[in-house]
Amino acid sequence: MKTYYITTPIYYLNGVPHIGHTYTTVAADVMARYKKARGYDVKFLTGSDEHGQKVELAAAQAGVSPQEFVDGLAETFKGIWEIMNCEYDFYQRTTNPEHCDSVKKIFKKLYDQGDIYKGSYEGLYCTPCETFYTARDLKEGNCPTCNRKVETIAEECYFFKMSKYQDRLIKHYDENPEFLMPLSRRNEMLNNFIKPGLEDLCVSRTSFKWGIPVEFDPGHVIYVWIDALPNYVTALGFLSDDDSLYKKYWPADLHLMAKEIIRFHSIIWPCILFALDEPLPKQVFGHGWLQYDGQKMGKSLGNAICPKALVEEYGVDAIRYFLLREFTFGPDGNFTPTALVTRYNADLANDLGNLLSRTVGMVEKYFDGTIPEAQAENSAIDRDLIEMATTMLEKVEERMEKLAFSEALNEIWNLVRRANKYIDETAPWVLAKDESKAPELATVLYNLAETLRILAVAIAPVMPNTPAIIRAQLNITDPAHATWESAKTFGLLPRGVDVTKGPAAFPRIEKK
RNA sequence: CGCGGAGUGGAGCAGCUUGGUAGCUCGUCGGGCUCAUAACCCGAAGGUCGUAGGUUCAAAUCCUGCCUCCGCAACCA
Repeated sequence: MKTYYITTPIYYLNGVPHIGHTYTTVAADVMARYKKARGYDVKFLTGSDEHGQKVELAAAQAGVSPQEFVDGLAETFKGIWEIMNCEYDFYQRTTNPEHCDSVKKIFKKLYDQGDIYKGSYEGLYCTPCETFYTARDLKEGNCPTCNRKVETIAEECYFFKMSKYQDRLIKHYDENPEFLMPLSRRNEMLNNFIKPGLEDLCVSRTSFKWGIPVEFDPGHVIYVWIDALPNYVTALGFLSDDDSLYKKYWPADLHLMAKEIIRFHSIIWPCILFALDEPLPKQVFGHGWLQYDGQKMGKSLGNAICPKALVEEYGVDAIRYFLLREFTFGPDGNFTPTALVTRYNADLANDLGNLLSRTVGMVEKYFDGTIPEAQAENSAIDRDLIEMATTMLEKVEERMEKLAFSEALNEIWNLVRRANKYIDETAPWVLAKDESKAPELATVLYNLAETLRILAVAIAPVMPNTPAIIRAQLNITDPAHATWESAKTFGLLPRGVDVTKGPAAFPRIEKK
């Protein structure tokens, strides 16, 4: 069976998750579910990055140990993924002992082979910001963040010979045009960072303790690059006693993330893998950020959207749908409450929810809940609907492979809209007035029910809960009628369908 | 010349890599229908595709200059 390994970043645990974390993880979950539906052997990794100075400080402020601090937050994140219906296979934590063990081995291996060496990092340091800057970073000689004076200080640390792998990295980009997507990001990385020259990277710190120690040199802890990035392989048991998962699933098919960390995943991480002589992930995809009402979203601005509250108000499927349908996956998107309500009403309540409602309603009204077995031949109108229903999934696949979630959903909704139009064209309420038209009426309602069966399959990766609602109303119980491939064939739903109307799947929201 | 992104009918966006009738959703106006969650269906109005040039038989799409907005610059998804 073909494998598919997809990852989100491991999120840094210095605050509660917001809609942005959710955006990335939901997108990854949708891909994972989609690939599973298509028969791949899928592994989906997420996790948390739990070391570093900021965690150390935040824990101190909270009056707990760093470990207690991250334990709490890791649970918070897991809780959000449960709420968002994200079904990961692995949750890797950088405080996980097995992870720490593998990281130590990686560090030692690179040191032993000469790719990590001890040196002195001399840099311009802003004490209040606790950050090093390069001369280029400075604004009029001062800290670009706080505009205060910086001082030159030296810190002993270990360096990773990243410069050594520059040519190999450029070659990899040349030979693998889709290694970094979208294309605009690729240009940005090549022009901005890779071609100007890679500098050796400082991969240890002595300024804090909360991290994985450098075993052969007490006082140094391994900095985030070697600590966090390898989580993608340590989660699979890389350099552990049992690396069977690693052998099976690496290289990853897709590292999914937001744009601010593309640089680390498309430059530093590949160089580390080069040094380890391990294959690179097949693709790194960096999507844009969600703004809120045109403004940057963030803790400092106090406008970060809490996913939990949204789900409580609109339902998890609706939020997942909105995130992937409203925004083009790649550029930044603008999240507004109005857009959410508009999208919900138009697509979910009016189009899909109402389609189910009117279809089931008519079967109950005209045939007492059972579509008769005896049916007429399909007319030209019928065949047009059927043609669209049977080819829809191929178009969805084409879009999904490119991570064009919004376009994929649009393909599905073209069918939803077509089905609503079909009702108008066939006018079942007219057929119902003439008893001799009963077979035609039965045909129309069967075709609608079957279209809904197909739709239920197509939306499942994005909306994991809704298919069950549709199937319950259409009385679809055979798992064979819920598979991805089954949605490419029209007419699998048994004749003589018994239906049961339920409450509205997506009740309309009155605008506030 | 630090780098990158964006500027398309009232709003929000797609299209630009591989030039060739400007597309989608929402909104507005008119009509139809009544099975349905006052939902659905049809039609219409509305765009010098930021701007000035260039290449071309042909440019939203390629090239150059300019204007405006936004983001990044060692870890905010």
